[in-house]
Amino acid sequence: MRINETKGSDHYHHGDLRRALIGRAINILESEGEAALTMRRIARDVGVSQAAPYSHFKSKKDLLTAVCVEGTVWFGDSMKARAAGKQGLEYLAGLAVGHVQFALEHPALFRLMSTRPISESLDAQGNLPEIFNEGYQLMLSGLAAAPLKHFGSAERQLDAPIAWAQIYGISNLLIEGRITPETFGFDNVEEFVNALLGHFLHL
Amino acid sequence: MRINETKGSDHYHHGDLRRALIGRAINILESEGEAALTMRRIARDVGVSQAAPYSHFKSKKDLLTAVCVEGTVWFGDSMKARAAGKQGLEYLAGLAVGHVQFALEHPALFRLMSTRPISESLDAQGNLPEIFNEGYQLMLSGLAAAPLKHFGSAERQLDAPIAWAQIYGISNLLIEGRITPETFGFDNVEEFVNALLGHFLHL
DNA sequence: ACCTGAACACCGTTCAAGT
DNA sequence: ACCTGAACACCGTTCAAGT
Repeated sequence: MRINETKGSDHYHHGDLRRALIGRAINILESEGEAALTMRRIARDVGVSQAAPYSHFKSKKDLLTAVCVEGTVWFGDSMKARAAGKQGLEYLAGLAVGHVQFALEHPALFRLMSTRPISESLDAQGNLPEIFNEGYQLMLSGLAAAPLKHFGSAERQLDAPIAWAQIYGISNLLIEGRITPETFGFDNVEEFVNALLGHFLHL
Repeated sequence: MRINETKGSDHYHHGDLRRALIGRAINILESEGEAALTMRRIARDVGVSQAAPYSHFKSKKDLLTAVCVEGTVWFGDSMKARAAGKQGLEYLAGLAVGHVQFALEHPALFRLMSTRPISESLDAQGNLPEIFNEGYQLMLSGLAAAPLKHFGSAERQLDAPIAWAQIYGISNLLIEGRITPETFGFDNVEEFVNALLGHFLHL
């Protein structure tokens, strides 16, 4: 967990309530899913009145955006961890496995992150928080070192959306239970994802 | 619209309230999005008491499942319409374009359909309504006539999850605004999707 | 500046009662 | 069998008031 619920002081009340709310929101998401994630519940759990969160977030949507920012950092770290120490093709494959595995380990958080229209996550200046592109940027760096195979007329420029859509699609299909590795004769996610990547990479 | 709101009689009250509720639910989803889709609102719009829907659906989840079944039929029809009259590779590409275009034209409905865990859509006997696999079955039929390119060790059996994940991923990335055809120099969705498919198909 | 208490207009769902 | 009215336990959000 990357969020400290307390920090120096022992009460939220003059500590960092903002971060405490985000942290608790992620905990609820992880343990009980999005349906359980209500403003009142978060406030209650953190020991504060139901109106208190509105001193830090102007709406629930705002809090959810902050949760997504946190989640995205975590997500990027997961991808990097899986790819660490690898080179070229294996680096790219590691990122992909990390992506899928993060989604499976944190389905509610990943779903929240991936179904949030970017228009609802714009900051005061109207730009998307740069962190939201972390996963995509990582993929781009992986593709730079190990491009997809390309066939005939296909343009190298399309590698990025193809790879992104593929990994994103697999993550979602696995999360919702529409696909399982077992259906295709694989024992676990890693083998399955690696086999799928075999279609794209020079593995 | 494939749902008749009235049917013979001029009152819901002794007509088909069940279908009227499903139809109105889809209308609300299309015009105002999932946030506006509440049991009470649907009942109100249809001119019935707030408790009435519970004579036909045991919970909101149940109604949503029925909405997904309707949506899936519609979705399948859209794919077939785009592929109609085409053969082999073009048939498969037509299905793909139909898939993506349905998602873009009915984002809220598609999102509902694609984020619903299959475990929440099982019928009384515990099986998934067969219609839920319509999109996948169509893709399989397309792949049978026009398999993906395969490379080295890649197995033909993986064509299905690869194609499915790809189209599903593109649909979602486009819906949430994370990708646009313009970013990659295409004027519209059809050109963009066709170019992406160039990586997979012998186009 | 940050938080509380109380209120407003909503929810999903249940259940006795009506037809 | 199908529907209503009223109720219960929740929501998100606002706002005056407290510290």
